[in-house]
Amino acid sequence: MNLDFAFERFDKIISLNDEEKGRFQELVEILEVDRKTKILNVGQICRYEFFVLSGCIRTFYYDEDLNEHTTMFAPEGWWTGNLKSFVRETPSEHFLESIEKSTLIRLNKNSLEELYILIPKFERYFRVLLQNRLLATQDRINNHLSFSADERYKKFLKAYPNLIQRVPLKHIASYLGITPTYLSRLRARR
Amino acid sequence: MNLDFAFERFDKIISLNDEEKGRFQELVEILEVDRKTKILNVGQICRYEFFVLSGCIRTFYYDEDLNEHTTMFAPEGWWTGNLKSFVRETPSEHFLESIEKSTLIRLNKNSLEELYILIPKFERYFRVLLQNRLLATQDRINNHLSFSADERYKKFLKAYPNLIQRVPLKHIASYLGITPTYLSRLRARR
DNA sequence: CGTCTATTTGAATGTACTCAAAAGCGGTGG
DNA sequence: CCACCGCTTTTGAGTACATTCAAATAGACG
Repeated sequence: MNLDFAFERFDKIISLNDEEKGRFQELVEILEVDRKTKILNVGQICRYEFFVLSGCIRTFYYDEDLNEHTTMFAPEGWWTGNLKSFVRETPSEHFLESIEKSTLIRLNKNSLEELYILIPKFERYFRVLLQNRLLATQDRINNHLSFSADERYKKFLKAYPNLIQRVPLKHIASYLGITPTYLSRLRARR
Repeated sequence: MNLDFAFERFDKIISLNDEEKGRFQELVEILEVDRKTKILNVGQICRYEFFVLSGCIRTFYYDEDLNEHTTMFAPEGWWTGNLKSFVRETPSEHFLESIEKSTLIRLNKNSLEELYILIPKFERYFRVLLQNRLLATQDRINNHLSFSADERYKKFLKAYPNLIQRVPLKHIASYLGITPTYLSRLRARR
């Protein structure tokens, strides 16, 4: 399996020589999944961080009233997983499921620790990644606090114009924090 | 100024010897501010990360309709600042203001980079810190998606029982994403 | 003590939800 | 390749949660 797509992405933050790329490749596994395949179940401990080479992974959970909420979409080029479960080794409260046929790199905790030791600049890479994730997550909260459902939907369209074709509307609704019913009404209003 | 309180906190993630503590101390500055003092204004670039030795710092912003939203409270033992402005060196969209008379450690970007070089385990320290912040921020989104204002308020009380005495209710309302009016009604309901 | 700010209360309104039913669409098998 | 089944989206009617605006009351600081 060719990891060049991944290395191109990493290269935006840290540059790796061929030896380092080789070491990375030895530490990871490739996973291919069909559409609608769970790669993490609630109650399971998330043993991996996943990099999406192709396809799209959705993270979601059910609240006390069994409403489904979508936490994130991870299309190609994104890392995903369940950070809380992974770092604390506690049972996940979230599902991870492919929306499309997907190809993933997965990296377990031991390999990640080894990676930090072998190639310390990965410590920086993941710190920067976390930083960006945190900024994006903070933005998402601010969107919720500052904007109506209507405005959030428009912003989503602008931010992820390609996802709208790939993801069922009900999942987008559950990401935006509204019901599919209401999203449908919003879309009808123009 | 005695930084032992800070070192105790750092010690939960990385252990520092006296030499390392000395180096840290040389790289940082101490800042004392009265209550209701702005330590960062909108439009300013946030040049520092702040560690709260005592007191409490509130981060907030105004949306397009000039509604005020509280992003975070940082009581003693917390790091605060404006990550986005700090890492990208862009004008802040948020204010940072002391709620009480506060004592802060501040660390600028150059010193932080130097810290990473002098004491590389700080790279790990801040990675872990970012990780925890990210988890907390994700939790906050989930709270918004899963729970009513009433439930969010109760959870806030449990999570930060001491803040309720120290912080005006309108700020708590703006943190919970509701109006002070509505928070007042919720509180009256029992 | 007086002033300024924070909180409470009332009445009307709006945003988003629930439940139910109909319509649309897509994948699978015959 | 078409027809059917099941899932997704739309539409309608009634409702709940939370807001706005205004005014009254309470609290805190100088």
